Amino acid sequence: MLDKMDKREVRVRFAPSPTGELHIGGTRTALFNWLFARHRKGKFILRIEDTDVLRSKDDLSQSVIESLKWLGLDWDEGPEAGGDYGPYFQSQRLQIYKEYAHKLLKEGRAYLCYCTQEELEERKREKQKEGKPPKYDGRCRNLSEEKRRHFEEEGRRAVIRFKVPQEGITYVEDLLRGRVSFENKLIGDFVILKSDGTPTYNFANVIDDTLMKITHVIRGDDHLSNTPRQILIYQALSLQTPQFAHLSMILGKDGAKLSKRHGATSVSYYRKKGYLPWAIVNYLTLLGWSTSDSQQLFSKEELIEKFGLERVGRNPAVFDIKKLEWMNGEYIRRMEPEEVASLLIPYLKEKGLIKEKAMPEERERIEKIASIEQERLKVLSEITDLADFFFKKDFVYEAEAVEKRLNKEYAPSLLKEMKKEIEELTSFTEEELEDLLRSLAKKFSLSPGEVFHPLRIALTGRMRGPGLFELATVLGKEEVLRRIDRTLAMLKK
RNA sequence: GCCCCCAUCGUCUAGUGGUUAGGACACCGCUCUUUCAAGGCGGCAGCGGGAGUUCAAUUCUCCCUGGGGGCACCA
Repeated sequence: MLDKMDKREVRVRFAPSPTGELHIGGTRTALFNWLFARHRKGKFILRIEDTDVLRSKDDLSQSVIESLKWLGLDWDEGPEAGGDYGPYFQSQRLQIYKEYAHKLLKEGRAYLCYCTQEELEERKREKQKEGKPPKYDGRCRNLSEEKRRHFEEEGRRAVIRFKVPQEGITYVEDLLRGRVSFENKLIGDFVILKSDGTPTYNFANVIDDTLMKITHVIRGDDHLSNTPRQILIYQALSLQTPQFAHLSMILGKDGAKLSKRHGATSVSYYRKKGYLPWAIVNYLTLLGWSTSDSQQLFSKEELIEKFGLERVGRNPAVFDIKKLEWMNGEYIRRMEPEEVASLLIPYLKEKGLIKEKAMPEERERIEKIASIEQERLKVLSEITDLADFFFKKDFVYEAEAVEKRLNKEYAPSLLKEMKKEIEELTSFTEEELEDLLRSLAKKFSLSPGEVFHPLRIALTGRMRGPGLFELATVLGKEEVLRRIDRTLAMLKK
């Protein structure tokens, strides 16, 4: 039987509900599905679970779709991709769910329930007070025709509940956790079709996974205890169950399931901050999956080749932004400067450091800046703090820098001499500038550092930064002279 | 309350019935260097507790503890 499963084309899905932006946790689920599909040369399907009319938003569907695309997790069937098993929005499949629900109704595997939400709420509270499990008591299971008519006349709208067998055990065969058993009697009759005609998660999932021929359901651990309910539906409908694999959760620093209260959890936030899509993908893969060696960085091809459920761990993982940052920096450093420059431009524009329309020669300059700053960047957005002095002629001098490196007896005369000699330079290259400064140090009987530092402050206003000669040549001779003048003027005050 | 899952450095993890318990991030030194960053070298740090099985348990079993998840007309 397993062999038969293996020969079938693998079809997996990611089924987000558009009640928020794409979340880090959801992303990891999507990613493992995607990797599994790509590794097995199967299909990755995107299905939007927007049956909760109140909470689902169209623009959030769009935002989730955008984020997935940006991450490079492409799908073979779903919104924008089409496919033979659509529609891929659950809100467009309501008729299908209704039919299956009524089939169960007709076969006596489900029944109409007229309890109102208030009544249910009330009874649940009582149960909990008595220390009993808060499951549905099944009171509408055997409603008399008379009672039913009475409720209808009252104007009550019924839901359809699934009749859960009150004996026996349901086993979940999980690829990651082995056989997990659940006692049926602990599961209450649950709603499969709400009074507004929309299906509940457990029901819609089973129907869609069946109709979309899903072979492997890879999802979060939080669904493990839902799985017996779903299996019961599969059985009632005589459908074949897919293989299940329940991934453990991603946790915040405090060990609780990662959520908004841990700060930024949406992919779009990390995108704005300047994390590279592949860094996020690579990092998230390592949250729960590993190789037997200690490799950390993987190319897309490598990951697809190596990924497998066999090496997915069972323990929950804490999301560690520090490691993501490191990895992001690692990938930024591996990029070509031209590419880095392109990614940096939006941030520079946003801060008004460059004009909306970047001139070609400006573009060239930004590439140089990118090449000398890229090893310092952990996230792209840092560029505006790191390199603003390249663009601002009126930058502020750091108090500490002035105090420690500029408030020296020799500083004004040194800078004046420096200016004079730079003016005489016929070509302004890194080598020439360095030679000039080193011989200047000798002339003034100073250490090279004592000459370099004041110039660094004069040119950037700060103590730390890229190589002095590199940054000076990017600024250009004229601007360097101007900045020395400005510093001299400042020192006079 | 009930059910389910999980448990190796601070974090992500590798690993085995007998290992100096390995790597990565973070952190701390040293080094390179005009500063920062990057790099190189080195360091700190871990098998939650208790029984049992065994010549031997981090590894197998049970219990406890701890953490997480679920028990909706949310997904």
